[in-house]
Amino acid sequence: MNLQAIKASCSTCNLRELCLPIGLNEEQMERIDTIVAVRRKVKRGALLFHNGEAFSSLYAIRTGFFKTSVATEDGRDQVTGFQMAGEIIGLDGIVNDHHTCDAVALEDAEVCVMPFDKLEELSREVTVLQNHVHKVMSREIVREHGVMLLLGSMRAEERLAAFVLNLVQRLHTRGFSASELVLRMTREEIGSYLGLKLETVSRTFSKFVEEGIVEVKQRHIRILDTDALKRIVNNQHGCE
Amino acid sequence: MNLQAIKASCSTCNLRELCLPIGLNEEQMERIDTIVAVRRKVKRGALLFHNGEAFSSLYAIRTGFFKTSVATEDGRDQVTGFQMAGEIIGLDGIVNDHHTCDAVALEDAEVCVMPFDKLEELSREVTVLQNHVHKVMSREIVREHGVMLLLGSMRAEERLAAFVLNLVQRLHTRGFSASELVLRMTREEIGSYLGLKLETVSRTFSKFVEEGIVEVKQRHIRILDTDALKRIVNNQHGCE
DNA sequence: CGCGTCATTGATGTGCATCAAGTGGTGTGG
DNA sequence: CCACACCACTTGATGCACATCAATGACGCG
Repeated sequence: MNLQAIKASCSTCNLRELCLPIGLNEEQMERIDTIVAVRRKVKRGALLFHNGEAFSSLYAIRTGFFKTSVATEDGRDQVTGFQMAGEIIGLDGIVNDHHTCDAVALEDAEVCVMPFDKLEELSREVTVLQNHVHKVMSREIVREHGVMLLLGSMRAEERLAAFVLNLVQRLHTRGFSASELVLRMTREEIGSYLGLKLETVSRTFSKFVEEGIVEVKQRHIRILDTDALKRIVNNQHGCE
Repeated sequence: MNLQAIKASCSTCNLRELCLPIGLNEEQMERIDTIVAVRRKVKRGALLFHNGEAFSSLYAIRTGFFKTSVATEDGRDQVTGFQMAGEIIGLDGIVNDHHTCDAVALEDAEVCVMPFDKLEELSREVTVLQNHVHKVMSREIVREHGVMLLLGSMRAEERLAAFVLNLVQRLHTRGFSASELVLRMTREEIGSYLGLKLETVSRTFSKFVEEGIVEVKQRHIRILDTDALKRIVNNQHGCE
């Protein structure tokens, strides 16, 4: 069983500025510590939760990298997001008390389990926590608007450029390089997220390399010209 | 100014089972009545709120029909949803205290204005309301997952079939026909939502008509074969 | 070292976009 | 009340971006 319980503590967690509201006093922080009952380790390739599973908790990612995906009856599936440390996962389960997507660890990961009833209970008493929960959900809605824009009206190059910029920006927030990243997902998973086939993803990376915008060595990406990527996203190709 | 204040009352509203939790007692209902301070009328073509506008309230649609859309700097825009009576609009504004999309009335409409700070305050005290707010937001997240699936992996016919089925199902919930509907949006707006050009939407409708699946008279749609539409969505074309 | 997985690259096909012309319904002003 | 203009829609001809099919190459793990 991949469920290893470990005592957790938000107050000493170096990710607290990512997944908690700022400006909590000591008493509030102590109470929040009581929400995160346990941590849970998830091995690479393993499911954190799956479509149809009963919903009970949200998960804050401590380490590791996840993808979430939805599927149709006829076997197609769509990656709906990639999540990294400090991000919250599982919001889809609240409506129907069951999860409606799969969450798979793309590398060995550890999450903080937050029972949702506890979270609701405490956010009735701690105003900043309540507001934080609302913002987390609203942020997810806005993020998905962006993905819809991307899927609905961008071309392959624009999609991939936006994807790389988004990833590197989120990694940068977490103290990593602003110009270098290691992809934790396959070309196929990128393609699924972006509504493209893996060959198209690969070709588009190659095109960026030819143009001197990035270096690609397998899953290692080095951005040589961030502005060029931004211009591509904003549909200002060429040099006029 | 299109802001006409009218005293509102949830307790007597015939939409309350759509936009409020069920099983409220009298006292709770009374308190909820105090949230919805005013109603606001929005003329066809007018904005309820726009991208960049300061966020203060959520809106419950009483009558009418809205679209929401996001835009890029370079002028592309993407319809992110169509909303009808009983649905909540404005959730995108919570994260950054500013709206990140436009909401346009597609027909004369009336909304209940719910100041968000009041809503948070009351949901700290009324548990079922708190949970309801969470479910509304989660539902929106799940809905968008569905749109991502549609945009990322479906073909034109599948997208349009899914769209029509979704619309008619929601209308049916509101007491309208399960097989007939009047589109409140143009082909172009449908196309924007589905990631297609208006010509493709038109051609696809024509194809459905040829196949005897629907009747189309301008914006009047009559579904002749619901199962055929469902088969198209589920990628079971032909007759095998 | 050999096999499986993931990635790259090329050749060809196709679904939808684009461009363009024409139709019908609606509203307006003479 | 009719003529005109405008807009949404339909339909056809053509082009292109990306999918599909297929072969080969590069890691990494047992």
